[in-house]
Amino acid sequence: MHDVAALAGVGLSTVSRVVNGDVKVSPAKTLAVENAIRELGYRRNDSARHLRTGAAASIGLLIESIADPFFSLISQAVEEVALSRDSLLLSASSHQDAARARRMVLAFCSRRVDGLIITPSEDQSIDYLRTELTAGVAMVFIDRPVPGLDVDTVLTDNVGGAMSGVEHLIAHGHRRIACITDRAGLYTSSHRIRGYRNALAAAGIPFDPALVYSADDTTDTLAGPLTSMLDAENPPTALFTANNRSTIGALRVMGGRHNRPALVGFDDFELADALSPGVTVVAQDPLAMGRMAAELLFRRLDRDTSPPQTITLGTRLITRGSGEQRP
Amino acid sequence: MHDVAALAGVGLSTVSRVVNGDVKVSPAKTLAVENAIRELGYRRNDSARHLRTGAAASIGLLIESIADPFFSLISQAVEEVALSRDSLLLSASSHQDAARARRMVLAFCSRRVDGLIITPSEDQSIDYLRTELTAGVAMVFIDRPVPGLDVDTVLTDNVGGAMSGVEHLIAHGHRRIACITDRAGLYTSSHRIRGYRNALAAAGIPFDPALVYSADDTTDTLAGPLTSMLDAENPPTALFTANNRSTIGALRVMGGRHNRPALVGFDDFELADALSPGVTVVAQDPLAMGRMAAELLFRRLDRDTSPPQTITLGTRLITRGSGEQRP
DNA sequence: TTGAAAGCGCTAACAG
DNA sequence: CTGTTAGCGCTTTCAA
Repeated sequence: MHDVAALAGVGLSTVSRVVNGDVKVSPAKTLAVENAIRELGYRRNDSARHLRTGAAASIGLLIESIADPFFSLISQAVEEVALSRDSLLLSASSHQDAARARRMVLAFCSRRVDGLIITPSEDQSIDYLRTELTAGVAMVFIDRPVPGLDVDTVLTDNVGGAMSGVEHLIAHGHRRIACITDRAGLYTSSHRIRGYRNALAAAGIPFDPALVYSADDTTDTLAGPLTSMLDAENPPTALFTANNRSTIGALRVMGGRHNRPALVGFDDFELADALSPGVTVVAQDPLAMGRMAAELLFRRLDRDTSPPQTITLGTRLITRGSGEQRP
Repeated sequence: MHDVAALAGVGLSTVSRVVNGDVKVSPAKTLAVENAIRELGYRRNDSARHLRTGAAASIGLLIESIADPFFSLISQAVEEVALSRDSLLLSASSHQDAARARRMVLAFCSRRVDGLIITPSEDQSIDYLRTELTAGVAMVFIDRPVPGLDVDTVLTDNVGGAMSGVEHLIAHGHRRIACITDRAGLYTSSHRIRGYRNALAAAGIPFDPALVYSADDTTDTLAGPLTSMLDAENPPTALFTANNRSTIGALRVMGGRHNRPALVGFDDFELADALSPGVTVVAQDPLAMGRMAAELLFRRLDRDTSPPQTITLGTRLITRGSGEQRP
């Protein structure tokens, strides 16, 4: 910048003004500066700019795993909003590791990002979040709330969505409906299980704990338990899989079986329509979730001080055949 | 930091030393500083640190689309390597938009990231990349090379992979094999088409242009052309789909048809094994690509000045049934 | 072992 | 309209 000013024969501030598109610069000097910039291959150092202005023009996104389509769609939506606001995206995956989540959030904060969008981990203290929050860092939670922290949050209607899926099965004559989830303690799983139970209760179907299976790592461990459930004396005639990975895991297990039970899965996935029968799902809208979270965040960065809000997005039942099979 | 120093009754440099784990600080002062830090909720400003030291501790990743599983796996691998090097990841998607790609790369450069991993756009000048390169920015290209720029690059063996897929079809008795791609001009597509032609030639099968279809946007436009190709007088008995999206598009189109042709797709995808028949694919290894690109980059950041290298990763034919169907 | 001071590249008063 | 100047928060000689 110093060199540019020297070459153009102007002061530092004139260079700064030209770079930032300030109008009050004479055309002659503007031109001289632009030429010098081109000549020297100058590019503004945003790090220094950030230090001076306090605006990082970047936000941090912490999700569970970028390899999960649900989260990569959220990520895409956040990126679009950030782009439209000339903000860059720092992103990280926690992989359900609370220590890692903490580390990444603190790293973002050290960078002084303008704000944070976080899928909170559930298995550890979130004191550090409270610290940052009181330090004035803008934050939006997505997919799960954090108990005790009153912060903007974007959620899916897990209970209602699960209910609609299970009701669909019940409407098609099923009364023995199994529920497959990953870790039952997780926010989304527990809410979807609640929706499942609500739907059963509303239909006067007794809850049978033997029909609920929760795993730590669905992909690896689902095969055994699910097989024995299906081979049991009084097997379920339908399955409600409470998340993406459970649905796909169940499809794998059932691939080799005849007499497959009906299936409704929570969360849509690619090729759900190309399987036969097509897989009926309770679809979330990850793009909308990401977009709303980002918009909420930028609204805060624009000094909106209204009370924190929680947005709950509805789900959509997409019927493709697998849930319509009668027992 | 100033406040911390005051509260602890030490100088600025002592605070700096404690924060950075410098050993030459007396235990008493170390303790005092640590307490002050905790009390004040101090956190080092990495932006200022960056300005002073010149090390951003972050890298930029530009891919085509984070919503594409191929790229999200690359992204995941890059993130892991970055994490292990205490580096943050700035990420952006170009969506095949050269102007957007340019904008994001320049934004990364303005942030003075330590290095860049880029899936280059093919449809516009890359002069700006040359500029940054000569300015000394470390760079690795992934998935496609940039003609005229001698830079570290990680590629898939597109020609060899496509050949192996088509050879598989030929080995199962097919002689009329269609090739479906997205834009034929793209680097990967053109190489895979070359592999397709090589395999035909090696088997003495004449090349029929009527059996090659290239689209701009596979998902939307594949249905019509593919249907008419399959309904033509002398239809193909097998399909080679040269990328992920073409494979999935073709599966959708063929879903409603009886007498489906055999199929081999380039690039693996989730549930390829759950369809019936399972979809035989030429699998790439996006995780390895991302890992190698990131390792290459960090090696450069560690001042490795050996000549730029191009790493070409082999493919793996995964047979699941769809390619083994005889005509 | 410690502190004072210079300065990374930039912006924003402020004075002209 | 333009240049000078004072920092933003940090690290790093350099002396003490």
